[in-house]
Amino acid sequence: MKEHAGAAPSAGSRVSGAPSAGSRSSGSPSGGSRSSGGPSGGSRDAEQRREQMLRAALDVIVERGYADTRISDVAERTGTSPALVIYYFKTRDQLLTEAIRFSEDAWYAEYLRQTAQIPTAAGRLAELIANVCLPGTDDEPRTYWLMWLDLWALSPRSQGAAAIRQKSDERWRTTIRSIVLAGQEAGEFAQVDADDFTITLAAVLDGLAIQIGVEDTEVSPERAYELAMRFTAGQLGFEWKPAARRARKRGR
Amino acid sequence: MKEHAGAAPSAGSRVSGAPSAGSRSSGSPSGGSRSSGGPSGGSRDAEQRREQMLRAALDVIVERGYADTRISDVAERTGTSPALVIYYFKTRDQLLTEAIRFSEDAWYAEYLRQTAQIPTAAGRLAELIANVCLPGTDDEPRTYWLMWLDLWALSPRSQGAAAIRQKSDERWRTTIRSIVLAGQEAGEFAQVDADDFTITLAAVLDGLAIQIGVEDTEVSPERAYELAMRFTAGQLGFEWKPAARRARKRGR
DNA sequence: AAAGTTTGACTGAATATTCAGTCTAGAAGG
DNA sequence: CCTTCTAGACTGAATATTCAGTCAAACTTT
Repeated sequence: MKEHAGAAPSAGSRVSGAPSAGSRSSGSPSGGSRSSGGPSGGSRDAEQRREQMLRAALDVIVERGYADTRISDVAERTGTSPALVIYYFKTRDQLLTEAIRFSEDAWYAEYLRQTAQIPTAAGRLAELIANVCLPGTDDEPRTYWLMWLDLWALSPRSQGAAAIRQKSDERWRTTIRSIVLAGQEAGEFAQVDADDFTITLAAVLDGLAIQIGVEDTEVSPERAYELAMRFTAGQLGFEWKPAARRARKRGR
Repeated sequence: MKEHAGAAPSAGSRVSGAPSAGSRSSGSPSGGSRSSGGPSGGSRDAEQRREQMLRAALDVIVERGYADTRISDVAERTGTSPALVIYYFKTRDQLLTEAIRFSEDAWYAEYLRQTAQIPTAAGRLAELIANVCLPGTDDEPRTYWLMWLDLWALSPRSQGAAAIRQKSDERWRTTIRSIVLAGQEAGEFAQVDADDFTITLAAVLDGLAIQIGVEDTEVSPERAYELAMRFTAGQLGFEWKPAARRARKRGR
């Protein structure tokens, strides 16, 4: 762990120009979006390798935690060398923050995919909350929250982490608020203040997420789901019955 | 950052159930459990030095984060040498986890002191929530939450952190529940399920605490306080007016 | 289309730094 | 002088990052 936000004189190197080692480094070669550092603009191979590394990094972050994730771990998992990882990401922090951003985007995309069909706002909200709490088929929400635990802890001191966190939180709240507004317009929900409710629900979910992440014995995923739903239904004034055992379809 | 939980052969210091290194935390000075190499039983001086180091460690943890807190930082702040810090705490993790425990105990003690006089359950709950959100005179709750952000992130992989977290969460919930039960007995509060309410309120507070910790622009301490109080008053059915500017007395 | 050239992907072996944790020996004081 | 404290110099183990090139495929040139 390093970074120490902007101030840092040394590390600051990235960015600016300094082509340094191989490749003209950062100065995006082709399409701007090609994210930072890394090799060329993106032969298919390169792009795949990048993603492979991001996924590997994510795995390691979940397993060992951000602070203990080493470049060599990622290199091993991708069957490459530490040098190549640096070749693609310039710095460790670059790699790790990009990995988190990557995961965030993937989660959100998956959420959209999943709720696209659901007709009622209440249904979408329930699905959202289920996604936060209940383990699905493949990838448990717990691993996802583990990453957030790290992200939150990092944010106060890392510019990069703070930026990701903010953007994600913004999106998260916007998502909730939209559902609430839609539900109110449709007459499904009571006319509470959408902003206040959004922040409060987000807080409830974050709080429960922590407990799920640390696996507190008092707060099982099921209980978390039930409490969150009860709170939501209560505030928005819609009916909700603690369906015994809900069958979650897909993970994420 | 290190530790790697249980398995670790070396650092295993924390040892089985043993009280582990120095001080059974705050309490008694001489207390038996000398265990690991620490310094003697506890000349007044030694005990003070210990505490001085714990406080210094706390400061550094807040400033740089747990992972980036070095023994030498603590040594510098106490005007001593790294060797001395190790002399007192045997290992870095020992020092850091003890520091967190120390802070936790202090916070709780301070809370008890502060609410001892308050007659109504609603008043005590409001004070508790204010303590969580609003900055007091001296020490901002934000710094306190910064520590928790680290603690949460550490817990999934560090036995020591997990233990502290669990104990603290337990105490935290017990505290809330007691107030609720007292309030219900006194007829101040509605008869909601105390356990469910406790977990939900704890989640709301944790969630808001995160936002306060990361200084989210949408969630100012004041807003957090108000939302938390509104939720609480709403659930427990007692009157609460968003008193404009509350004058916080003492920090912690 | 063979020969020559550029370029991006990639690696093994340094290098440099950063720390946790020793070790040794000196001061304090009872 | 024996115990408790304390500092300074060190060791040892990580690691992030850099270097100096290798290799093969894609482009040129003739």
